[in-house]
Amino acid sequence: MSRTTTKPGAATRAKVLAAALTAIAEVGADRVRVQDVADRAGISTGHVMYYFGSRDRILIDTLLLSEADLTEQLAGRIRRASGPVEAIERLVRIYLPSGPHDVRWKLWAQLIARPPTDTETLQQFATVIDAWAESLATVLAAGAHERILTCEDPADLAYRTCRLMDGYSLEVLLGGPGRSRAWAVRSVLTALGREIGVTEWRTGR
Amino acid sequence: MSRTTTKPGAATRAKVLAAALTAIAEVGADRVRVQDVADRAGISTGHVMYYFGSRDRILIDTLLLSEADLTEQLAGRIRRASGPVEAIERLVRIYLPSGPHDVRWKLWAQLIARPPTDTETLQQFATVIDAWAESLATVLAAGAHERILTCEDPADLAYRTCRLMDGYSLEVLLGGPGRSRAWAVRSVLTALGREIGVTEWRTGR
Amino acid sequence: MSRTTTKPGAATRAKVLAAALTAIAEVGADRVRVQDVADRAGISTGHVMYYFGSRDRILIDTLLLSEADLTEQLAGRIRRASGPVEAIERLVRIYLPSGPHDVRWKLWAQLIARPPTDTETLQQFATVIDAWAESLATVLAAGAHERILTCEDPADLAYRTCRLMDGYSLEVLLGGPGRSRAWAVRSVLTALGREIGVTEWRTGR
Amino acid sequence: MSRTTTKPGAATRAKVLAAALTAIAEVGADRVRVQDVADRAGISTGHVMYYFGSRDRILIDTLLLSEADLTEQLAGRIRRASGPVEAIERLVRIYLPSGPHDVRWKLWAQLIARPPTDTETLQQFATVIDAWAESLATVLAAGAHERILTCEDPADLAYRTCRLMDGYSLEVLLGGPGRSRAWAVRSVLTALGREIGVTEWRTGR
DNA sequence: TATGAATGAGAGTTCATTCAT
DNA sequence: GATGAATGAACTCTCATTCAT
Repeated sequence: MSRTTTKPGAATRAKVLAAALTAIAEVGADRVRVQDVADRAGISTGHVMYYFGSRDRILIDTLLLSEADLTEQLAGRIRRASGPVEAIERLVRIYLPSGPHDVRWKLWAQLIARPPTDTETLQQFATVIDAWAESLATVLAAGAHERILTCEDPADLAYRTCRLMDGYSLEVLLGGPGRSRAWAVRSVLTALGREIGVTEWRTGR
Repeated sequence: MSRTTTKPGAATRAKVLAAALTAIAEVGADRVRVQDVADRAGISTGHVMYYFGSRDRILIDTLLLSEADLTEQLAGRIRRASGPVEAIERLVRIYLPSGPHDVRWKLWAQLIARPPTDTETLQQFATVIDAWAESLATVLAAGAHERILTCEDPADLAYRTCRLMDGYSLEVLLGGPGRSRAWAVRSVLTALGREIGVTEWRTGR
Repeated sequence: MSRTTTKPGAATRAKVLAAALTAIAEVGADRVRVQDVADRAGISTGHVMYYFGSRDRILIDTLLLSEADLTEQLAGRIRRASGPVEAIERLVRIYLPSGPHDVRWKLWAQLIARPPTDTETLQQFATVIDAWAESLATVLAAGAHERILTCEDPADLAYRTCRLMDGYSLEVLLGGPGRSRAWAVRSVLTALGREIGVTEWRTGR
Repeated sequence: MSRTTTKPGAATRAKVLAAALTAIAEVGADRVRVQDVADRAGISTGHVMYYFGSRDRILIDTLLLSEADLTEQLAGRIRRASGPVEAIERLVRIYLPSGPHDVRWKLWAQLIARPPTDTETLQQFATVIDAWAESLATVLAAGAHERILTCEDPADLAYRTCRLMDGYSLEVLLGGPGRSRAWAVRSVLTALGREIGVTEWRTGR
């Protein structure tokens, strides 16, 4: 029953971010021009700049939006999972890039190649990164508590697993021979499974 | 027994690559212009292009050179290590970025952000990536053989460890709060140590 | 005895002009943006435009204000001068730019570089320009009348002297080597002094 | 018999400067775009920038060229003058703007509105400015020597006269009512004539 | 009056790349 | 091999100005 008072302009902002997401998917995070975003948002580049101040800021905010969306998705999918094991698998599948052109990962690649320098943004990134580990830690802990899996230090394992997924993600992004998403998913699940004593993973997409 | 006759121009090529390395260190892999490289090599941009064909190719070849140099260094350092454990640690320390501005890693970041599309280059990358894993696998196997450490599948562990290091490297590159090289080194060694039953690492730089 | 009822909005107009003066002093007449003025006036750019219609008009009106202020100052200073000679010197000192960044002169430079086309504004400028000559003519005439100086045609000499000061002012604005305000003051006073038979000028700032 | 070896590219440079002169005449010094210059030179804007580095530099170099051209013209015209008095008049006529849109003066106005900051350029400007005074001083001295006119300190009078002409030029540029070129010429010649005892000036254009 | 969202044209500058010499 | 003139496309960012509210 709460009244959500959104700032005026928030709608336009959201529209621009959505447009950015589309534009990046179509043009590529490295290639995308402010014009591409403006075109898709149906406004002028000047107006886009009015809202975001710089092209880089568009990329950053788009990534943060993308992450926020995924976090929400993640919550839902974990909730609907039949149990911790499936939840873990789902998280892994959501985390890893859908392929060499995964938008979210392309954005990460872009921002790692030219990282922002302001502490605030870096802090936001750190929060996002840590959030994934915490989500994973939570399901690991749940699984351990239910005796479905073994895990002494969920937080530690979760963090390491995220870093491992990062490493595999790079390979997928780079697009080397044999480095498919399926390979990455399989590799990560196998490695993680060994640590927590789970060998049977539901095969999803 | 005559010395290998290197192609004419190989000297210039080498000079340019060395110049590129310097230029990237000074200007940054994302910012570096062909001009920057040409200046430092003491030749014209036209001539640089004559040798490399494209700016991207300069970055790629510089990375490959950088990797080759490191491989050589690595071999020496492993040879001079007191044993497998020290060898492993040395490899980890060499692999991880020296900091947020590590040239080799900046190049990787650049190339992951805009990956080459030609199979040949991707194959070269894969070879480089695999070489690290193989080096690590070798010392792991040696350690296992000497009963200094436990490791059932050196190749698998080595590969996974490289991916883990990649993940930690991204964090260092991104420069988030607390994500220092030292933190990465410590994290990786701890994780690896737990798997192979090694807790004592020589503290080097 | 009621105070003159000024138009509503006159207060805001005055506030904006004062803000413009500050903004130009800080940012420079060539660089100043409408936003700079709006910020300092504490209102929106839209509102500034509502009052002035165009950026150029802000500059013009600011110049006119600046001139009006100076005219007022001038009157006071001349009145408080010990005599015509001191009065003349004071006028010269007020007229010449305080340095290469003198706001009033920077505005003149700006408007000469891109002169308005409407006759009305040009007429206003002419009035301002003539007013200086008239002020100078008045004190010259007074001095001649008191036999303190010689001047056959005060109006003519005054006008020429103003043009001479303009010429020296340009040099000061341009900031060439040795073209300081002090040099300009000295040069003008010497030249004028020779014509009216005055060699001793009070040394002020 | 000397061999004039012009640098390669000097031809293009000259072509661009000539184009700039035309462009400024047509578009105005304040309005002229790099594109305008490039179009008229028949080359790309990139190439224009390759030669001049910045739009401002184009304006500066065009002014310097314009001044050099005028200096050359001046020399010829003075030489062909029937005597010092005509020479002086010719100089004055050349110096003063041809009207409110005189290219050379528009350039000066532009550069005074946003003066360069590098000492070298300012020094060049000072040299140009002084050269005019010196030319005038020379003819004044010649006239004095021939007893055609009276002038105790030619250098001083020449410099002051140049500043006076600057002042009148501003008025012409500004385009106020009655401030025509003819008025300026007349005013300056009258004032100068009074000082040197010359009342009869040849009436040219 | 007052706002601030929205515009849209502009414009300088950069730079990889090409190519005649 | 080597140069450097020449290209030309790209692209961000700026900013005065407008206008609905």
